Amino acid sequence: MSENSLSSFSSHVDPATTPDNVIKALSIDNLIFGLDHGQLDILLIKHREGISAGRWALPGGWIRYDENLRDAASRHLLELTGVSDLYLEQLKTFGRVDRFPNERVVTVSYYALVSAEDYDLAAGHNAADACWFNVRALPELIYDHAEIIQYGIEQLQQNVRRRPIGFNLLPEKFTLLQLQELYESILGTKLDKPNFRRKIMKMGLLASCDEKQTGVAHRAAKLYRFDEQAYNTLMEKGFSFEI
Amino acid sequence: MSENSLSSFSSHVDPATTPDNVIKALSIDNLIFGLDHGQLDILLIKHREGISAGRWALPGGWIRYDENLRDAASRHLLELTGVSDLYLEQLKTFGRVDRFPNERVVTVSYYALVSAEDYDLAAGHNAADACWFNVRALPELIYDHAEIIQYGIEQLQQNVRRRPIGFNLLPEKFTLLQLQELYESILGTKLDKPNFRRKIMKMGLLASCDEKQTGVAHRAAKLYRFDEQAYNTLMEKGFSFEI
DNA sequence: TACTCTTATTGTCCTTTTGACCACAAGACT
DNA sequence: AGTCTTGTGGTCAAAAGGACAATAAGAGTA
Repeated sequence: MSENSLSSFSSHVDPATTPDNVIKALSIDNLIFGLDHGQLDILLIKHREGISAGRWALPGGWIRYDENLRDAASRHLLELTGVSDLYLEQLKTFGRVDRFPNERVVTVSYYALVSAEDYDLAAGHNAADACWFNVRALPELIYDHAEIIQYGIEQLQQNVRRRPIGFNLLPEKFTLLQLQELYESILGTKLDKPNFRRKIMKMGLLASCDEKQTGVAHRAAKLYRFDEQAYNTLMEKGFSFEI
Repeated sequence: MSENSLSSFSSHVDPATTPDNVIKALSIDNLIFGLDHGQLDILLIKHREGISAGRWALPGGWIRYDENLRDAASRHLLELTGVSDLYLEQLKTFGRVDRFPNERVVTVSYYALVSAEDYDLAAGHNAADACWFNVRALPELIYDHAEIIQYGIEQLQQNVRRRPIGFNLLPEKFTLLQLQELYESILGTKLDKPNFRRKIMKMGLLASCDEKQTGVAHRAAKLYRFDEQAYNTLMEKGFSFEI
C-alpha cells in the first residue's frame, strides 16, 4: 500500500519512472473536497522529489491497462485517504500540450466529496504530506493544477445546486442549519433561514432521525438524513432538485 | 485533406495503423448535432473496413503530440464537415477497459452544434459516408458509441436550458417560433407560445433584425439574432440564463 | 427559580414568476 | 371578401420566492 502510494505520488514528478502496466501519457487527478467549520477545503499533497519538490499538487496517478478510469480514480483515492465509497464524479479532461514538462500527459480529473466523519481520516491516513487547504487560500501549485481546481470549484458550485450531492460533505445525520451553511459556504451567498428550511423540507428528501443535537449550548435542532429512496422515487416522477 | 479524412475514419477500425505522431491509446470522438425540420440530428459516418464495416460510428480520430485536445476535435470537425468555428464543448472521457476491441483506447468526446446554414454542407462536404440521423432513430453503432450519444443528448438537454447555446443550431436570423420549436424538440416538451415569447424577450438577449420572414404563406414573423454583447454585459451582472 | 442568551421553528405578507387560456392582428392565398 | 395560419398582446389565478416579525425551546448563569 505504502509503495503504491509513493509511486502514485512520484508519478507526476518523474514520468520517466512510469511503470509498465499503465497507460502512457494519461493520468488521473483527484479533487478531494471536504467541509471543515463551514469552509470548503481541498486535499493536496506535497511533492518531495524533482524540480517540483516543495510545491503542492492534486493527488493522482496512472491508470492501469486493465482498469476503468473511474476505478483508477477510486483506487488512488483509497490509497491516499484510506476511505472508499466516496462520492466521485468525472470533472473534465485537461490536455494542453505544454501542461506537463517535457512529456505529453493528458489528465482525466475527478472530484470527490468527503463526509465530515471521514474528514480527519482523509488527511491523516497516509504518512505522505497530505493537507487540507481552504479553497480560497491555496498554495502554489504545480503544472495546471490551479486551473483544474478553479474549474472544479465552479462545477461544484453548479452541481451542488442542481443535484443533491451536498449531503456527501456532511455527517450522516445533520441539522438544517448545517445544510444551509454548506450551501452558503460553497456558493458564497447568504440565505434566509426560515425560507431555506421550508424549501428543503417541501422537497421531501429529508427523513427525520427522531433525534436531536447534543452538546450544544442552546436549543437543540432536529437531526435529519438524506432519504435516498425518496429521492429515487421522486426522480422517476420527474422531480428536479434545485437550490 | 482527403487523405487526412480517410486516415481519421479508418483510425478507429484498425488501430494497428496508428500513425507515429499521435498519442497512443487516446482518441477524440465528436458528437455533431444539427437541427432539421425541427428534429435533432446527429452526424455519423459509416465504417468501410475491418470487422465493423457497414456499421455506423461517431466521427473522430487521433490526437497529435503537438496539438491541444480541443484543437484535435476542431481539426477532425473541419476535415469532416468543411465547417470551422462551430460551437464546441468537451463532453466526457470514456475509458472502459473493454470499450475498444483488442486495445486499450480512451476517448475524449466533444459535442458540436451546427447551424442551419451549415447543415447541408456538413454532411455533404466529404465524399465519405457521412449522414445525419435523427437522434431518436439511430442505426447500430460500433463500440460504446451508443452510450456516448445517449450521454451527450442528456447533457445537451441540460446545457441548452442553462446556457444560451441553442442559437448555434439556428440560422443567424431566426423567429421566436423557430427558437421555441428548437427547445421543444431537444427537450421533448410542448411550450406555450405567448409565455415562451415573453420569457425570452424579457431576458434581453435577442436583438431585432428589423426584418421579417419572407416566402411564408402566412403572416411573417419578425427576425431576431442572439445579442452576444448583451449577454456578456448581463453575465457580468450575475445574470443566469434558464429556460 | 428567574433570567439571559442563542438557535430552532412557525407565521405572515407582499412581490415575482409561472402557466393556462382568450382574443385580436397580420398577412398570404383562394 | 373570405379563410387559413401564425404572430402578438392581454388577463387571471396559482405557485414560488423573499423579507421579516414572532414565538418556542433549551442550556447556562445568577
